Amino acid sequence: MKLAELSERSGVSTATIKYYLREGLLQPGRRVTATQAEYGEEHLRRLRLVRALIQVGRVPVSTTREVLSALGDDSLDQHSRIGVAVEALPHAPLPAEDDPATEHARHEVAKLFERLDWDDSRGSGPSSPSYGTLVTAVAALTRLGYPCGVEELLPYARAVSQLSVTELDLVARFPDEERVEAAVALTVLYEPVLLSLRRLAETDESGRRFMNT
Amino acid sequence: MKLAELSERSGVSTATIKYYLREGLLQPGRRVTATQAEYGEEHLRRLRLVRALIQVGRVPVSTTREVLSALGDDSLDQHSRIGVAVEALPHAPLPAEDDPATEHARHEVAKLFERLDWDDSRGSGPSSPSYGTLVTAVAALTRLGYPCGVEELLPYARAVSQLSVTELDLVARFPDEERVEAAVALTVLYEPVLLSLRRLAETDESGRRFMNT
DNA sequence: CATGCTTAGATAGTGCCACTCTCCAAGGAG
DNA sequence: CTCCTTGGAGAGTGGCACTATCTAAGCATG
Repeated sequence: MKLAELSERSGVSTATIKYYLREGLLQPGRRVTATQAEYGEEHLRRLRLVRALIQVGRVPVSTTREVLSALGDDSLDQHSRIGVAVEALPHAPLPAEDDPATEHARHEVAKLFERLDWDDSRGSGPSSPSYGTLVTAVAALTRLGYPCGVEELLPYARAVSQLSVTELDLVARFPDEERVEAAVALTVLYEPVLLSLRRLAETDESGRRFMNT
Repeated sequence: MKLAELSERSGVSTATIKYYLREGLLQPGRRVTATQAEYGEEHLRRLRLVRALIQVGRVPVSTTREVLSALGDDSLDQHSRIGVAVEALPHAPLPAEDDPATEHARHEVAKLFERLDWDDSRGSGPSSPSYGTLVTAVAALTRLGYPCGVEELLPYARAVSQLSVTELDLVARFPDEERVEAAVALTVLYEPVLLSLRRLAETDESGRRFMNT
């Protein structure tokens, strides 16, 4: 398959594919002559993954490269590869220190972890970027006067815990070589699914309550 | 309160506050002299909201202006104001037409709506941006060969439905003038909460299963 | 009341990002 | 043989969120 056909079948312009090649998001094709290269199905698949991460998952190009390189890092076990890839994803800014709202947020999040029995040693401790994002968001809500303590967080946490069990069941069904990619793809690409479903559910519920008021 | 003090108390640089004033995200202060203006507590509150939407909620500046203007649009009822604000938020690109994966995604999402008994007339129909985002994301997952039909979507939808009931209970407790702002702030600022909790839950679950494999 | 710091407001500039354009030399097709 | 296409590389583009600079006008202090 030539560049032009890869572009055709993926719906990505040749200029953009060349850009991804330069950025190292795609392996170069097998060079046939000085001015021609051959691409295979695996290039198409990788390109679709890259596009989905960037366009649907809103992952920046440079981050996508890091995520992809974690997928193939044979020196790590599967859990660590997933962890490295997820840590590379974009996160909210780190919590502001010396701030009473942040103080309060940290406290509530710590209580939440205790109640859920989540284990810091598996990579979800206070130093992980997701933990930081959570504290930042809770602090922002607190500063604005919206309630956001353990009691409010618990239902969210219980819901996502349940969902993640189902999701990892699905991941576990993939063979070893595909498992890490599946975990990362599902993590990233189910995010817009979850958010859009939430917005739709809220719109529906808001209509039930506040239409014509 | 002078600009300098507003900056001090909000942690936002004076240059950035001036930028937000220019962009119409903040009302100008009460002009005291030709070179001085006075800001009040409501400016501080609004600034904190703007900052939270932009930094924590990742809402672009120009979008933030649209969202804020919907909050104060007295010609609409509460449900519509919330709807307009949420529609202004960033969404994934519209689904690609003439694509089998999109076709399939549309079909599955339609089945989902049927099962949930969500009502298109309340603003969550196929023409809403969130609906488009959902279809785009499901299509991307489908193209990559990950299962994403009604059966997979239902648990997510049921979970967010439940959460949105709790959330709207909270919103309903606010007085009329604050209700729309509360709804929008909670919609946007709970998104990072939900996503970071999900990533933490998945990390925890992945550790239980795949550590040292 | 002179001197120097601060302020509001406007204009232009910066750095980053995700492409996109232009060009070139080498192939291949009719 | 001629013309079109290809892969590769560098420069250019447009958008975004600030940030820096400048100016004229106050205020504050000795």
